[in-house]
Amino acid sequence: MSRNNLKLENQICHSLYSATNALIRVYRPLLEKVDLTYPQYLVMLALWQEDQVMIKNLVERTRFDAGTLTPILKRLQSKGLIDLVKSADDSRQKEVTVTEAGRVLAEVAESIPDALTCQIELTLEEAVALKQLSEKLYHTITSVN
Amino acid sequence: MSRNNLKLENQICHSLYSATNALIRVYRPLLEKVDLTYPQYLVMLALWQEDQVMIKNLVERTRFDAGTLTPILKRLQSKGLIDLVKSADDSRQKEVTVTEAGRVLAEVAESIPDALTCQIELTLEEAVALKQLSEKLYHTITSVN
DNA sequence: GCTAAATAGTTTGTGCGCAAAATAATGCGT
DNA sequence: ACGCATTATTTTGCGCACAAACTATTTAGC
Repeated sequence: MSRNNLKLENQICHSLYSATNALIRVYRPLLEKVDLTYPQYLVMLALWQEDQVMIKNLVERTRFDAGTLTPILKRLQSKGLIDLVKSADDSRQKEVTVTEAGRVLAEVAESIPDALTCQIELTLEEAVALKQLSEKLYHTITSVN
Repeated sequence: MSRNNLKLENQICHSLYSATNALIRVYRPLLEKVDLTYPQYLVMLALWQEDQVMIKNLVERTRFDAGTLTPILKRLQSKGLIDLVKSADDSRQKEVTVTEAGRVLAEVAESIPDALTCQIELTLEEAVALKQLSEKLYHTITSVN
């Protein structure tokens, strides 16, 4: 059994890894139209749902490392899509707000998910199953603290 | 319907993305013992299965971009785990060979997959399903050429 | 045989991904 | 009030990830 331990094709992570990278490559040309990278898009998705939140809140919802989020937010700010303001209550924190330009971008971005769905040839059931299993994996891993 | 388009929790890719990153974070401390990053480990897995292959062959099997692979191979070479030799037949190509040290490392690495399995709390069926769905996604995406 | 196209691999530049250390502000115990 | 642990965010450093441009070599067409 141990003989198969080191076989590449037995690696779940390799499949997940290459599928994720491939999927992001599909997003790239679609996201070019709104001049966003996939991580930047994820942050904007989170903010379009709820903004005027602290960075800490975005760390939770986007699941990005804080050290990863800081430069992403800076780029979104320099593109004029968000504002970053020090909190009055607790000046360690910063409040993130979507600008008018950022809100307008949401309308353009509306078409992206459908455009993507057309390109990945999974049935709805497969897509749901893949998402649920990924979620379960994520949660079992991150709750082992 | 279109109202839900931009909801973060409807993004399969976000689930895949964060699950993959979380899984690689679990690998990190295990791989530290063999002084490899996860991508380096993937390349070594491929080579332990079959070496004396051209870089082109590794691009296919590991699914890495050639531009990503070049620096990874350089690092593995500088660690003394592989040799890179220009092919006699076709001097555009380079043959990759595992060194004695690289072969010894495989024995140490033997225990990693089991150590990992203990930390991800998925049933075997779930793991298999997740892998198969990821593979299907990868193949449908990459065959659309 | 010579040129043009194809192929194998490298380089360059930008943007993550993340551990670890640093910075800065708040809260807590006494 | 005072020091000390805690919390929020940033910085640093290294290693991918990948498009695009580049180099070097081989193959094909004619």
